[in-house]
Amino acid sequence: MSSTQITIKDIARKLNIAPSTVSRALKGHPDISESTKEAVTRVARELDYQPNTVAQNLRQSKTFTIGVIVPEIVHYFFSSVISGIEDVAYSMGYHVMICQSNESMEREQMNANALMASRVDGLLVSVSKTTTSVDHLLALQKRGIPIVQFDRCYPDLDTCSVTAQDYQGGYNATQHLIDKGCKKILHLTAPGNLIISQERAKGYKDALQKNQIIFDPNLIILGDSFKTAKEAVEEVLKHNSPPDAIFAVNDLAAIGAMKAIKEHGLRIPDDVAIVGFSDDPTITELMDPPLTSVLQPGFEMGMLATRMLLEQMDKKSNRGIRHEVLRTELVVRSSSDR
Amino acid sequence: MSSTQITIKDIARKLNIAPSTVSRALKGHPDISESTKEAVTRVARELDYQPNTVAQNLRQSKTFTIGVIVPEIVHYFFSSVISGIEDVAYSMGYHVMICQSNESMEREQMNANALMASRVDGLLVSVSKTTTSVDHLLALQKRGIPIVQFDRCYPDLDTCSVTAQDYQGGYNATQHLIDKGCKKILHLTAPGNLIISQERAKGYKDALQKNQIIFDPNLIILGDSFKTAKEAVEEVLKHNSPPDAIFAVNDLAAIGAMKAIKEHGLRIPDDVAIVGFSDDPTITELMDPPLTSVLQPGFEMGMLATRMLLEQMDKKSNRGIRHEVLRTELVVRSSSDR
DNA sequence: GTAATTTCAGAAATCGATTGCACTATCGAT
DNA sequence: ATCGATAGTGCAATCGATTTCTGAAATTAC
Repeated sequence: MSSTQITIKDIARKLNIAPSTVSRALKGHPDISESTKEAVTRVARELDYQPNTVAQNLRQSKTFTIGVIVPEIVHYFFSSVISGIEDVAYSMGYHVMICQSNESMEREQMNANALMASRVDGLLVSVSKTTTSVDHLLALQKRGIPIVQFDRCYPDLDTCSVTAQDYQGGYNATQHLIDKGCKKILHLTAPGNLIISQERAKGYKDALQKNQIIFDPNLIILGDSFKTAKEAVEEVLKHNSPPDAIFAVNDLAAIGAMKAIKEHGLRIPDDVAIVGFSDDPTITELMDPPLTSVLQPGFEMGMLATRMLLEQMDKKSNRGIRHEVLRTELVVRSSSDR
Repeated sequence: MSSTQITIKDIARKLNIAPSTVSRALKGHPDISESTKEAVTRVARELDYQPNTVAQNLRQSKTFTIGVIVPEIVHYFFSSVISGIEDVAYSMGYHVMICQSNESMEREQMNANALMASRVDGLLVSVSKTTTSVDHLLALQKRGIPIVQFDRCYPDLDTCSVTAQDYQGGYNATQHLIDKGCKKILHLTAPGNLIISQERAKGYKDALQKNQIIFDPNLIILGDSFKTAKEAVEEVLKHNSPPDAIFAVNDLAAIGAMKAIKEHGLRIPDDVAIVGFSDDPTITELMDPPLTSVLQPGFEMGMLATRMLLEQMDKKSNRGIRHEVLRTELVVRSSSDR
């Protein structure tokens, strides 16, 4: 433990100059002569000087850190968002502090408080499924910390946001199934009040209507995980004649449905066509058959959200509240290609 | 932007006492009378005071932050390690700063430097596939920052470590296949110099030997991702008679192999049994058939590594360099159950 | 009633870097 | 020779909280 860290004072002492001069020299301040600058950088290198960012942060009341709260990093989508965030943040000299809410509002509140205490300069957040209040986010806003929401946005929170075309994705997925001749299309949706799920469901309904297919409320059922979706579909198959297609709110649910369909002895896509949402490549391409899915551009979403946040953080470039929507794209694979 | 943040000075002024008294009162220092403490906490609440952790960190030259470097969070295993890290860290009042190396040594070096600059109190690291030098980690060590390596450990780096029983996992997987009557077992291994892969391969070889099966070097081939594994197996099937089992160094490789086997018209597990490694439940249970795999306890690994790190960070409790090995467990599913 | 403790608080230094202001040369201009 | 301007540095305050040292009042001891 080299407990004594090197500071600008050490450099100053060694050169018989003032610490302020060292500071300015290291920062390339124009007041300082070239010869002094060279001497300072040389000694700094010799002593292996590392500026104490904590002290810098205190002095400048800025931490160059962005806080991120996501439901769970285990999902490909959120992982790729995070990669996008990191790319932009790093390139602009910022650090990233990632927190998982584990789909729990309580944990999300803890995270928000911890990030506030850590004095992050800005926050990127995608709310949990169970979030029914955002006082914890308002607290940051009240302290002047800019927030950008992405993907899962909370309705009454006045911040910038980046989302994907959830409605359009749902619409296109459904239209695709209709184009393939499907008439009885089941939709697996998420419980709770996430706007993204509602939008996907709305797209589904509107596509049906547009094609003169009467919407049957019994064909929307809950199931947004492998297990719940599988069980839900099993239940349907037990009591009713099978649907000829299933559009699931996410890929894991689609896989659950696929499993149930197969176990019931039906063929995919011939008997039942299946479409998922998000396009997690570690799932969709590996399945048997590969799964058609609506691609959500996670990486781009992360990049854009971060750029918007940095913009908000800089009073000069601040363009006010904006809501960006990224394109989704239907990636057709064998599970629906008949 | 409430640019003026509340400080202990504001509380002091309001109560006509000294800032030092406020500090002590908030910390529950015994020197301060109950009445003063109450008054201080009351005013602190009234003003919605939040201590400036940056200032605290500077004063105590401690950031209460743990740095984490992992190859890629998108893998279930690393996600679960991170969850384990968070659990322990949060419960001990620490923050976590997560960085991805993206399997690039250069990025890993950047991450290490950034974390050093951020003055993390300790580092948890799992090296990238391409890491061939650890000067960037030695730099932290030189500064007295404790390091604990997990899962992927670098051979000549003298730190605490937590790993899983890779050798034993490889051995058990192979023995299991032999028990199922397999005689020609292919092993898909990772390129490069990761010790974990070497250990798994060694377990494979030893199990063969123990069962009087002659080890055929042609039966160890490279393939540690879906794509590379699939192609490698396709190649084998094209030129040779198929193996009756495949043991893959990880789950994605196993799935790639599975795909190639199926496309070749062979049945799993009847013609070819398959075993993976890590047991990523978002893969193994979803596959068709479900994949047998060697479970690596990621969450526990994260917890243990963090506990060891905290121990190292506390001079009093420091028990010196230790190497912990966690149990792996073969989870048998249909892909090998015949 | 005086001395010795104890209790409770304040003053000031400190952590390390930044920055407004002041100061000293140096040089050219008048 | 004097005045300004300019370049190059240093001094000291500052960010906000912690902590050592010091001191006054209150309490106890004899």
